[in-house]
Amino acid sequence: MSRRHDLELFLKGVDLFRNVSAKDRQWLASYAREKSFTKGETIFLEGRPSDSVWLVKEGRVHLLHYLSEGRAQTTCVMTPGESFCCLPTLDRGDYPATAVAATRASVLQIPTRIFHELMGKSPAMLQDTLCVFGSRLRQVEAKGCMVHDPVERRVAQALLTLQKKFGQTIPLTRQEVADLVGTTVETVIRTISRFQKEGWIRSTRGKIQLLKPDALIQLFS
Amino acid sequence: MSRRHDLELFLKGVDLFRNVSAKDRQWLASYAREKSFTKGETIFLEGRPSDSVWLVKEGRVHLLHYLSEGRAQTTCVMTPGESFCCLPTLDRGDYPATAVAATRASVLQIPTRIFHELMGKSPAMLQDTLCVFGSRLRQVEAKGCMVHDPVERRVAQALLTLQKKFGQTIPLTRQEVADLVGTTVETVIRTISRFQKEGWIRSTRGKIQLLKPDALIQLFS
DNA sequence: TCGGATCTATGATCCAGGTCATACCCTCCA
DNA sequence: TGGAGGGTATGACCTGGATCATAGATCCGA
Repeated sequence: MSRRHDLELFLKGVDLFRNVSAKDRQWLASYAREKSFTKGETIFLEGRPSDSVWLVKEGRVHLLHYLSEGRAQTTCVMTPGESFCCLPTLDRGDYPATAVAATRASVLQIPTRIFHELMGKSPAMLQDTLCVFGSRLRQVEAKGCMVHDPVERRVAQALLTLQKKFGQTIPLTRQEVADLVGTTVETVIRTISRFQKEGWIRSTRGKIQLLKPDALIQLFS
Repeated sequence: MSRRHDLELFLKGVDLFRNVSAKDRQWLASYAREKSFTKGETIFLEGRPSDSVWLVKEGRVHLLHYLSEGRAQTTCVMTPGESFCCLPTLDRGDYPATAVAATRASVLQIPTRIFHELMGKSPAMLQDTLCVFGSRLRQVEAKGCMVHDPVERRVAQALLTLQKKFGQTIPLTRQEVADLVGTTVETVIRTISRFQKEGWIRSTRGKIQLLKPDALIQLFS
């Protein structure tokens, strides 16, 4: 099993490229560069000029904005198969957020030029890109609407969203959840403890297990 | 001066269509439908299927999300020449927000189909659309980052942003500013009063005049 | 296997800003 | 021309959640 073959196989499973022909995918693979990062390493910084599209191959990558004094606001948690920061590829602007490897991770870097050529060739892929892009915008707007909800709801919402990515067991620390919902560790710890007392979730160090998602959904009615 | 000619002239000044040929613009004009709304009227509702792109021709249009019990979160203030809700046109989804006329307003409705044909014909226009779209995403993300700032800063930021649209004198009520920054009228009134006492702004009923924008900018350093 | 770092937990305190109540003023229009 | 509704203003009060402090538990590297 060659490295190259492995790469093509991975690309085949990526949503963004499902409408790309086998031949083009092969061509694409020849330009993709694989990079590895250790936990906590920065992949790129907000505001820097962009010349690549990125894909998560293994591990977990967070997009975030640094706020004042060490605080961070995480805007997106990316898992294998997801692309990130294609925005600059479309509007030729800078990176809109910082990307950090939240675990040991390997990512693929694809030159903007290659991506553009691919979109030019295939209207279907252009459409797919726009949809990924659109769902990102919708997601960000939806999040913007809940910022004034009480913390309990925001935590519940975050857990439900993460459930879609990770299944029943969510591998995030309370600090990471806090950065994601825009609050402090202490508050997340208290909230999670309450959920646990209710029997809705079970949690161990670095893991949160949803036992009764429906109870969390109930918080919104 | 015919109604039709007036329309074409207006379209010529719209950023989105600056790369469209005179002929195509004429064709576009023949499909655009003008609609008038009185202050407070709803143009379309969040969640409804979309089949049009919209342009503000006269007046002021707000995009917003209704929250619980009468509260509203305004996400965008649109002035003449701006397009809104092209997102569903790209990803074929529903309206991501509600649009209401904040003043008596006239808007242009352009069928999605026509817009698509135009993009298909002109790569330059496709690129322009993506840029408009991208700047919207960037704007929403930027806003998402400041939600945890103190209200004073958010009001200042909102005023500075509005200044870019309206110039020195901003024609919004305190209630409208409150909906925009995600707080209450009372808090905006107190904040604005403070700014006024400092001599940074001057305000009358329904108007806010920025006297020293630099002082507001200073709040961020 | 030890020691530091990271994660989780819990109590005490504080305050920005939401909520409620009241009042005045301006504008519109019946 | 007067009355109703909307915009502005201000005080009193209350609370969700941030902040600070402390400590046990678990993990990991040397």
